Amino acid sequence: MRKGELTRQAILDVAVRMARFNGLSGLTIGSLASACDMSKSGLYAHFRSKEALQLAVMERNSEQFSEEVVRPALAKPRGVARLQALVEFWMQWYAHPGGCLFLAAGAEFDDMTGPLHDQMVSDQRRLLDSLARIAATAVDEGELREDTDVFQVGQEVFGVLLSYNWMSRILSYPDAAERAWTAFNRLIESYRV
Amino acid sequence: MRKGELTRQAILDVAVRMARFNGLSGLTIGSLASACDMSKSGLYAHFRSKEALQLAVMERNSEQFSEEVVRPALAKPRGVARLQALVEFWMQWYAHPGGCLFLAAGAEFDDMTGPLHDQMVSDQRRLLDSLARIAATAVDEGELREDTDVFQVGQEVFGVLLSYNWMSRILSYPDAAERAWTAFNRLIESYRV
DNA sequence: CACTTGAAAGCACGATCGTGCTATTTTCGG
DNA sequence: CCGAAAATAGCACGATCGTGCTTTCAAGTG
Repeated sequence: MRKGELTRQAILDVAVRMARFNGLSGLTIGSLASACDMSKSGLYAHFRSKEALQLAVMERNSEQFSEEVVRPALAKPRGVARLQALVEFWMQWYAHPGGCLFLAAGAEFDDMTGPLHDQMVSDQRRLLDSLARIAATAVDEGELREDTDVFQVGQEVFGVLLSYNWMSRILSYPDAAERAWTAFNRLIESYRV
Repeated sequence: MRKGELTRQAILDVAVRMARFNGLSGLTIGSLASACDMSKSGLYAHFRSKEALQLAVMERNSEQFSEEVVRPALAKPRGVARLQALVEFWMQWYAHPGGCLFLAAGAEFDDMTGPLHDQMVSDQRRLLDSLARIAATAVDEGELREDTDVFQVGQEVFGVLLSYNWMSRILSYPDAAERAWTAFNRLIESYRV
């Protein structure tokens, strides 16, 4: 039926927003239900376990990341411009109220086993692959050196992003963004042809 | 009395180890009590609220960081060698079973208010200050350029560390450490006189 | 419009959470 | 070694957790 899928998506949107604040473990069915103006059991029926709900939330979060970060970056011309756009949208992504759900999930499930851990890892791998793939277009376009290790670039750019997130979100350093761009530019320069 | 303080410390050591896995919110008094072979109320009497317990755990964690990371680095000669040692010990710190409690706490309390948030932020600030201060010794020794912004260095080095932690702990990339050192060395070279 | 099917609510369950109060045991100073 | 004080255990409380079962209400189909 159609109505069910509709409210299911509405629930997931609320759930993603809530999970950004307290993580996927902190996401509770009771509080989610009241945030959706539903009964616990009414909401619960859409997902038949908490784990299934959490998996659906992670999936929805990944979709939003693709829509808000990856896709807009792919609209830019291949090369350093695209990589820079990716970083820019990624930094905006980190500014979501409550922060980044990927980072929260990573901290929560790093040492666990099970579907949630596996899903988190594969999501995270996709993110890093996107990064490396876009860096590779800069090599293809002749902007970065031929022998560039794009995974090395990926790890370093990701470091710039993580550090920016930490400095701005937790430490509230006002020049975190400026310093992140300084770091990014130096990084790119050192790989330029 | 003396016995009380002794078991209190023993409890905190267990608590720190447990909190690395499930965070400070995931740390529960019941499970901690049974891990210490104590009754819930017996343990609870040492800290008179869960928040006080969590604060004590954070404090104990900071002490351990100083002992295992900062102090050993300070034993090295001032300059790049000391900075490099700091990074090395810091990377070993991340290898603790369950991961880094600072990072977990940061993800948990970033958007909260209250003593736990404040304690977490000030702990984190001290970490970054240590980093910048040690980088400053490299400037003093004439190894890095006079006009070096040591907080910029701090943010970038911290990025290398965070990225390493993510790649090795969550993504299990085997060459994460090697890439981290590559990044660190390029970073330092770009600041050398 | 009836009928079937799905969506939502109501209610109850066992478990566990943090937190008090009251005993009981252990420690330690005189 | 004895009495005071501290450390620990026992027990109970209200609240909330995830999860089922049953019933009511709405939606879509013939």
